Amino acid sequence: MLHVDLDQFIAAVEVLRHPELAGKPIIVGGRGDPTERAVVSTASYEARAFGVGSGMPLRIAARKAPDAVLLPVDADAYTAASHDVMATLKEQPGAVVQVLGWDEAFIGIATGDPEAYARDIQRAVLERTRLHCSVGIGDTLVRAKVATGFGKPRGVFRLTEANWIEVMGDRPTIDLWGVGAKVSRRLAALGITTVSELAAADNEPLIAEFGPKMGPWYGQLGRGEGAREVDDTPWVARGHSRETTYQTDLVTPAEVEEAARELVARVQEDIEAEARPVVGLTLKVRYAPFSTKVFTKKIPETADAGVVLERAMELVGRIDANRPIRLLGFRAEMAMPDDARGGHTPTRSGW
DNA sequence: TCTGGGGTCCTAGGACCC
DNA sequence: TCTGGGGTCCTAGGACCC
Repeated sequence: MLHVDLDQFIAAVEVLRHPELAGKPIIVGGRGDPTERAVVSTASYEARAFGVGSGMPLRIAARKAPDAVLLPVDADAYTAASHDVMATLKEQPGAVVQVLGWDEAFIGIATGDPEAYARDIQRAVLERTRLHCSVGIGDTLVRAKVATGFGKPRGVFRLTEANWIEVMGDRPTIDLWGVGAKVSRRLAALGITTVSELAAADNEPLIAEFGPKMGPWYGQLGRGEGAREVDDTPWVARGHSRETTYQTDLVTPAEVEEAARELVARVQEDIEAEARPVVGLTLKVRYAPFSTKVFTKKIPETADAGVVLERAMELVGRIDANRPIRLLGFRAEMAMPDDARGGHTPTRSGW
């Protein structure tokens, strides 16, 4: 299968609208105001040369690349561009397309020459959208996904059982898709620092550290193993959430109540659009500066909107209004539609 | 340096039941 | 008095991804 990933997608879409920005350092994030609490969504390659990267506070990014152009996030524009890209992929002969996000997809395809197919895809996407992409080829989803990184930018790379260890073996475990800072540190405490070591690790210590499911999964990840089929079953959201980081911390109980009500109302709009019963609520609170607390509550499927609101406000009542609040988040989990229950729906990509 | 917003899935522990 | 074994449900928290 193949994995397709657009190069610096958000920055590239901005350059299409503002051709004069081509070749310049571009940082897209928040409202484009470096004095606000916000982070970088995407930096162009020119901005990355200054050490700017995704997830970095905008304020820091602007300091590292003082001459960079700062732009606000325009989600509608990226969604539209993404639709064009995905439509192009779905038009490819024999392609089974599993969309991962704005700028990524797996493609299942039977072909004797995947490199040629990959080049065809790059050409088609470029012609239709004027956007460049990189393509990974692999015999599992994990290997295809990791391969794309070696193809960037605008390239093609193949990773299979045959060259996985040769290419990935000496790399740190954090380079794997699904291993982050915390897990790589816990692996290191078990004496596992490289992909080769993880690939060869016994299951028992992994299970003892990470549990019966995640333990064996990390071992598989080290070997590049996992799903071998691309699944284009339409994705069904399990829930919707809204969260806001306030530019100035909320301090009075009235402020908190007002802000919480607004979030709840926004989530209610999202779920009403889908007409599926709410089965659970989660309220997230970040007390300044960074201590986060979560309250959850199950809801009977039969509850009407009034009951849901009542339960939501019960959760709001548990906030400690004597502490300054930096962030509030509210999430509603919905019942899955009957045709998705019991049957399989795509879960975490590649898992 | 000081950390967005929208998601998914897993684990642990307590309550409760048989 | 001291205490099994298994199951389910719920809550809270953790980790990762784009």
